[in-house]
Amino acid sequence: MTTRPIDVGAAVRRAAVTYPDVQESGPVGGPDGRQEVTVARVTLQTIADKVGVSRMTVSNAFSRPDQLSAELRETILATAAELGYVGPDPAARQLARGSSGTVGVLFTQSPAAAFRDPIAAEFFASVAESLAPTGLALSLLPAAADGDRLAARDVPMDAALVYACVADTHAMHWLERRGLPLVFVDQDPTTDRAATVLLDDRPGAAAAAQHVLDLGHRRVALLTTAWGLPPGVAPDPATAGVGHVSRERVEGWMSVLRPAGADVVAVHMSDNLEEDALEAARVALTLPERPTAVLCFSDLVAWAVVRVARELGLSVPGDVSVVGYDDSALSRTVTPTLTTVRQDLVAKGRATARAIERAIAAQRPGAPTGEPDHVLVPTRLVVRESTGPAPAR
Amino acid sequence: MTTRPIDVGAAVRRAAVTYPDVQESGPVGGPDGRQEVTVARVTLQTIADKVGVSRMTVSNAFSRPDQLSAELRETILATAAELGYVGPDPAARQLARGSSGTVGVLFTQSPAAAFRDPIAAEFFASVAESLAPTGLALSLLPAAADGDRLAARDVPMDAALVYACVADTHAMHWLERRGLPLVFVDQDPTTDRAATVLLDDRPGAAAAAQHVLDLGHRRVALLTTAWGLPPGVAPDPATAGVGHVSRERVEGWMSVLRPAGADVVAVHMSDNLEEDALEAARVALTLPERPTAVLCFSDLVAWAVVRVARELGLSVPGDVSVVGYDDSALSRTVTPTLTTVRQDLVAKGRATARAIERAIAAQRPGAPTGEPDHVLVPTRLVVRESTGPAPAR
DNA sequence: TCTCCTATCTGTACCGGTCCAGATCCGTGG
DNA sequence: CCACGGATCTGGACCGGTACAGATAGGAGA
Repeated sequence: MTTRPIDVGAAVRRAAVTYPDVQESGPVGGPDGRQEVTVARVTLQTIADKVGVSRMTVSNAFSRPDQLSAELRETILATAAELGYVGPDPAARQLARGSSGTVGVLFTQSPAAAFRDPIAAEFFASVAESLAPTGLALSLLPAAADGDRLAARDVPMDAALVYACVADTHAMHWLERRGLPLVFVDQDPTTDRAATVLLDDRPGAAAAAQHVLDLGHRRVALLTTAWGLPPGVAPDPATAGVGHVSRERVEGWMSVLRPAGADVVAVHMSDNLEEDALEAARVALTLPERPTAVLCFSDLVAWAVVRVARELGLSVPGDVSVVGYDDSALSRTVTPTLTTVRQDLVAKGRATARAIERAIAAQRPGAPTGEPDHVLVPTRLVVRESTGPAPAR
Repeated sequence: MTTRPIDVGAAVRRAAVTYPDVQESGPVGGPDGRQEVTVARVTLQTIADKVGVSRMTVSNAFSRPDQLSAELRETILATAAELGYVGPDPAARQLARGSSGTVGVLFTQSPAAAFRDPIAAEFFASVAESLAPTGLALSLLPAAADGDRLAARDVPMDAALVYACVADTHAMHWLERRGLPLVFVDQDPTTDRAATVLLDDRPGAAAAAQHVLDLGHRRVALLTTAWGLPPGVAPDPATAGVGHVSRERVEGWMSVLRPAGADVVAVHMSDNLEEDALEAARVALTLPERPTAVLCFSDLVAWAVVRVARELGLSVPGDVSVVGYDDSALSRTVTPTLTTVRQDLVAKGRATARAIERAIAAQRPGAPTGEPDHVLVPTRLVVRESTGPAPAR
């Protein structure tokens, strides 16, 4: 973790807004709760005119209470409530203040995947949790739209989080062009002024590979994602990974397997989805020389391997050892429980939130121009039931 | 589903923005890619001056290409690229246009829970998916903040989705006061001008109850959530539900159990969490007269009951039948697989997205003021392995 | 040749705030 | 009695666009 403590509080305080307690402000719509049909919009000026002060003073009544006397403030707030004024317009304030209180989130595989992929979901949960105290909202940006609206270009934000995206996207390019502070997670940054949060995948993958070697396995299959590529055996195990994460994991595995002279075969699958995984598992387990250990890109894939093994009458770990990745909930609920490489998603989310806060702080004029954060999140092997000694030949 | 087709496309087209393809626009920062330290900001006016046209024409070059000749537009775009102008400022545009392209999401149990609770996650995934084509971004609003920033009050949005929230919250009040179009999901609306998407829980729960009755069970436990209340046996099964969803389910169960004269006991748990569920399950299964069937608020709870039953040496469904709720992934992955009440989360998400689109459309000036949507999402019983005939006494 | 229409631009008036540099007024210390 | 500092309040400029009602000019139709 390379993060240093940072006083976000100061930024927040600066933007401080003190409103009267909402409960006391009376009903919506008018003095006696009638649902008035919006007549000419109520603005600061409306209230200023009614009270007989300048517009600025009304603004201060809401945004900088220390700038005017308590009584006058009371009068202004009362009049505002009376006129049904709900407080400074967020859009106008954004423009004037130059800050939006929003962090964009780009995730190429559609924002929906951020909820459906358990690993992504847990990560974002942690980010959301860590960011909540700052009051920043997380804005999930659809990467593309049928219409002409493009969120990455059109939504105001103070910074953006880019998670496991295809880099060469319109949305990505726009985020860059806008000059927003960016934090790349699980992905190579496309610009050097961006912060990064990366998983320390190689040692984790290496540990997994060492584990099966220690158990006596010599014929090992790698199940890797090759986003979009057709499933099948990869020509060269050493370069079978496609995409940052996949590549790192393959390199970690190979860093141990190659020197040990293990017999390695890599099987591609198109996406980290159940269907793809089952298909790839079938390919791997029906190879002429069946591997006795399978190292998988994810727990989801590992579970698919377990099920296919069963289908084929193979026992896990009796005939085949299986290692997952991520240590998702799945790895603990299925039978057998999965040996896997754990990544601390909570720490990763927290580190990301910090990186975002710091990136925003650094953006502010007059801020010391430090280097952007580069965080490496540790991984470690967790041995459970799905791995065992290689079967005697 | 009460939704009617709606032409969101029209709205999007109206707000159409046609930019030159980002790939062609040259590098960021300046004509030759240098990372220029922001000199006086480049605005429409800068370009207008340089090209020698009015600012409005430059605006049109970006936002309404049909309003000027192709050549002039080319010139303008070229000059813009040269000056490093990245396109109209989103915040300014928002203010001028009066629309933000963002939908707020309020979820009292912290935005993190939107990712962690599998049911919520799947629901939001579906909402995000259905909303993606419109280009609207989903903004997750932290309900409270330590600082003075309050997203529900300060983030510009075109509408807000309120999901299973505690109604009496500052955040909620602000959404109302702002007069935003609101869509309430799984929750009683607090205002009559809001749309609602509710689960048709009673028939589903009733079916679950009927199912165990049909299997001969006469002593039935209900495991309900009573947000925040201490765990334990509820004084009156009929009113054991706390919160909209919980209440509906209890009423559904009771609508069948009461007339049948079943012996019903309700056990409260504080929250829909694993720990609470295990505790409640222990209470239920160690009652002096042990129930032979347990109807649960969720699959998570049902699974907890299954595990506690095992701990106590009881077989499921031999000694105890267990019925879950929601038909989450869990209900299919655990052993035994769970009998449960299915809710179609994808349909629910889709209906919500529609309701949001329609609410936004209705908001636009001149739109026909129709009634807000009120959608009821169907439920149905799915019988699996966790229920069986009542044990002979 | 004259009129009218359409395609292109331009000007002005907002959109609804915030920032910052004064201007006032008042009590206080010298 | 007067300069001075702090607490209040005000004015104008600015944030960066968009909407809409003209103004202008070139070409079609009569």
